[in-house]
Amino acid sequence: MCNVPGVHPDATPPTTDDLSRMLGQVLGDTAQPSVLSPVKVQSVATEVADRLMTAVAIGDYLPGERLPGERELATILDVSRATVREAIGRLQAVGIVEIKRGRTGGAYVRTSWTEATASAVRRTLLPRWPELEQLFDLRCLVEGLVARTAALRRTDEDLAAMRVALDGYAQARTLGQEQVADAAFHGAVLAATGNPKISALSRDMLTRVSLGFPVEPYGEDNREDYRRALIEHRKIYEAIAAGDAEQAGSLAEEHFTLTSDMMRDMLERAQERAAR
Amino acid sequence: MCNVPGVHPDATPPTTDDLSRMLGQVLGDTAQPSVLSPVKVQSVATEVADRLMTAVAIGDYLPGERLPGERELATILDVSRATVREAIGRLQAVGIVEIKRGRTGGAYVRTSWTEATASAVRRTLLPRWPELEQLFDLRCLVEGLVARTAALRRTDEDLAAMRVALDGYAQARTLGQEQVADAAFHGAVLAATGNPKISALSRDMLTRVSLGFPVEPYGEDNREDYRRALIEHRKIYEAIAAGDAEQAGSLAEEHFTLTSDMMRDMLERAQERAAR
DNA sequence: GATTAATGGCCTGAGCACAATACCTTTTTT
DNA sequence: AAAAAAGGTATTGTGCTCAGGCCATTAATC
Repeated sequence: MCNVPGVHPDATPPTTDDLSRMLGQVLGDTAQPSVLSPVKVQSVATEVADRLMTAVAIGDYLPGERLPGERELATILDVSRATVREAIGRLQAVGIVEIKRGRTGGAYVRTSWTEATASAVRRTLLPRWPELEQLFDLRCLVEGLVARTAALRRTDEDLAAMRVALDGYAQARTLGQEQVADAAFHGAVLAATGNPKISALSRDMLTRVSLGFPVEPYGEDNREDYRRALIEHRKIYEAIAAGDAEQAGSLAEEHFTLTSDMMRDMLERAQERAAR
Repeated sequence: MCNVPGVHPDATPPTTDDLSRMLGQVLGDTAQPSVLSPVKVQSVATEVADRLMTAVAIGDYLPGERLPGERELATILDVSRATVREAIGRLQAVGIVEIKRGRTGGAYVRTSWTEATASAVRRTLLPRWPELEQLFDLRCLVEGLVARTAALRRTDEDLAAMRVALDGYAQARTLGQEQVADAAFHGAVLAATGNPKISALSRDMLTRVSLGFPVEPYGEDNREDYRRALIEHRKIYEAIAAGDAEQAGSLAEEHFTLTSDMMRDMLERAQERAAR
């Protein structure tokens, strides 16, 4: 189940009937309207960095694999090579990739975390933790919605795709294969919603939650998480196949709590290292 | 109920057991990873224009009211006055506001639509209609999720705020009062989710759906829509108060279909005008 | 071992969006 | 008539982005 993030700010019970005043409280019109907060648009470099981080996080590029070259990425993303370089530089700075030069050079996804990554976690995540809790919660809710919608709209072809992904999961022998199968299952569920915008929302949530750290899916060394994920995926599949939206939604919400828990563990480990 | 937007693209039933090939299909890895599509970031002016349009759409500034001055907006949004001017210029171009000069000058929200607005609708909305259908669908789903979550998490204070908004709705005599009460109710439901990020998502959906046209909430001349909305709001409130997440979600999904229907009507009218 | 190819690293110049600032024009208020 | 407050306009500087070329490094190839 998703965890409610914040506490309710105040809550003196309503004792007056002054309607407009309470409407004002509800709307929050004492200050400026909520949409009129300071504007800050993302730079192209930031956007590219976010996308590359997401690509790594969702397993498009597995540990040890090489990202496309700078010139190729510039063509694909339709940006200049300088911008791609800046984005890759950020990935390198937080330890997501390491750069090799020469003929077979490029940005290679790191297999394990470095001290640079751990300190980046401390610097980046700690101040934003309350916000992250809200994002985790929202992600659980959104993924629950995805599963619920998929249960209502899935076709037989969608179910077939999910079964294929589950088979791949069961047969997977390497971490890479498991990661691919995991992404395949989630992709199949998203496709079953019949609405590409939902997929975009789900991906956006992942981007904002992962912050580029390869925490998804599941830990690096223990396969226990993967077994648990397989079991949960099977249950979710059965609920979707049965058209049981409620069951599918509840299971998915619970399933994605895994990510949240892992992030908490990771942060605690990072704090412990910092204390030493 | 939400309308499923697209048709499923292909769907030849799966006849092969070639696992990796089907996984590839599911992942879509024949082309580049989905996150690596061309990048396009929006300008500051566009962001400001979107926000102002949203502010008008959600009733922060009612018809006849004046937006903050250019210098004030520049301070609030932390952008230059030139950028604010460009954004306001766009609102003027599509007929959302009209500009007055002199001491009491400023950008005033127009009371009714102009021909400029209608043609802007034709130019802007028609090419994007398929995408809009998907966004309408997603908005229904998101608002359903909001209501469902609110039903599970609401406090007594949240319920009190909703009741106040409903009372305001019933007592409203002008369109402006109805609009305020409408926004207040939605705001109270959002607050009841206990997660500010959900509010942000809901607002974002509104921004993308409304495209800045003051189509929300409901038509300009007939109060029938408002009566229907009040009845539906009452039902939603009762479901939330009862903690019936399913009922609340279904009702909210249905409720927000209203916006979608109105957009369709509006577009048809715009097309009729264009044909004359 | 020399050559070649593919890659990242680096630099320059141009273009553009934006910010900051000053000043002008219009309209209302005093 | 003067002052005040608002929008309208013009100028200048800065930072981001792009395009292109060249260099340094490494591995594959001859």
